[in-house]
Amino acid sequence: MSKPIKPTESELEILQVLWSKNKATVREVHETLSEHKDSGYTTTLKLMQIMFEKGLVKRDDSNKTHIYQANVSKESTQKQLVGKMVNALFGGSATELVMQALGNNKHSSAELEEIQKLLDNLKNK
Amino acid sequence: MSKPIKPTESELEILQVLWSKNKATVREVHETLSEHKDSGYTTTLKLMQIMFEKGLVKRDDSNKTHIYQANVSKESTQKQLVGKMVNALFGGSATELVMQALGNNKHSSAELEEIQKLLDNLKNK
DNA sequence: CTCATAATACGATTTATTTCGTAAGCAATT
DNA sequence: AATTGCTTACGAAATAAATCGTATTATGAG
Repeated sequence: MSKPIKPTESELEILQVLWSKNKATVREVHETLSEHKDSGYTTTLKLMQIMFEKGLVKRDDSNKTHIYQANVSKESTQKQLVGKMVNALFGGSATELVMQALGNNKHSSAELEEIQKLLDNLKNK
Repeated sequence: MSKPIKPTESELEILQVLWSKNKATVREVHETLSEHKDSGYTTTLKLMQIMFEKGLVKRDDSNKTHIYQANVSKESTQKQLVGKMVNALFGGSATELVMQALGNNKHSSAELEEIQKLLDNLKNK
């Protein structure tokens, strides 16, 4: 079985940035985060150092300014956390989660089509 | 707008029990939780007292043994937290979450049918 | 009434998470 | 060489969460 990935709230925010940028410096991550929250630069730095120790990110420190990169995939993290949520909130029923998420509008008809396709696919298994 | 419900991990476990039983004593909640985790009775008690102060649960303390009940609905809590997860992990796309959850097998054909129905319904809107 | 049992209250400790201040290094500029 | 401006390292404080121990009180059995 794979190692349990358990990023905290703040670590998740940082991972988000790394996933979207692929590689980034602390400064870049911090700038991005600053748009939404306001904590100091060293806070972001410290968090990323801790994440490095935990193995959540890797980094190239051959230059003075280190370059960070996520070391856990977005997909496995999503899978992990969605699973946890299904257990914690939907009594283990992924179906219930799907229903809830579907019910929350915000889906274009193109998206609904896409879901439909996946669904058909599953039904013919 | 509605108040931001933000139960912690442990509080969520307790809410789960309360939602399923409707009403319950600390003892009952604790017994149920004990099946999965092992912390002391007073820990559960303390948590429920804190939840009471926060307004997450209500209680009838007219008798020595207090009767607790959730004071936030399962639905609104789910909505709240799923929304948060969609933002934190799926860049705001609820559709992506649905796809991820669907991909994770664990759905009976009856469940798939149910989802299908909901989907058709949404498409005809 | 007295004792045992089970419940609540509550302070305190432990552990996890977030935040920041300060020191020290390096590089470009003056 | 000194100054300035970033950068990392790192300890430590602040905050939040979970856990537990002990005191107290109510209630029913004897």
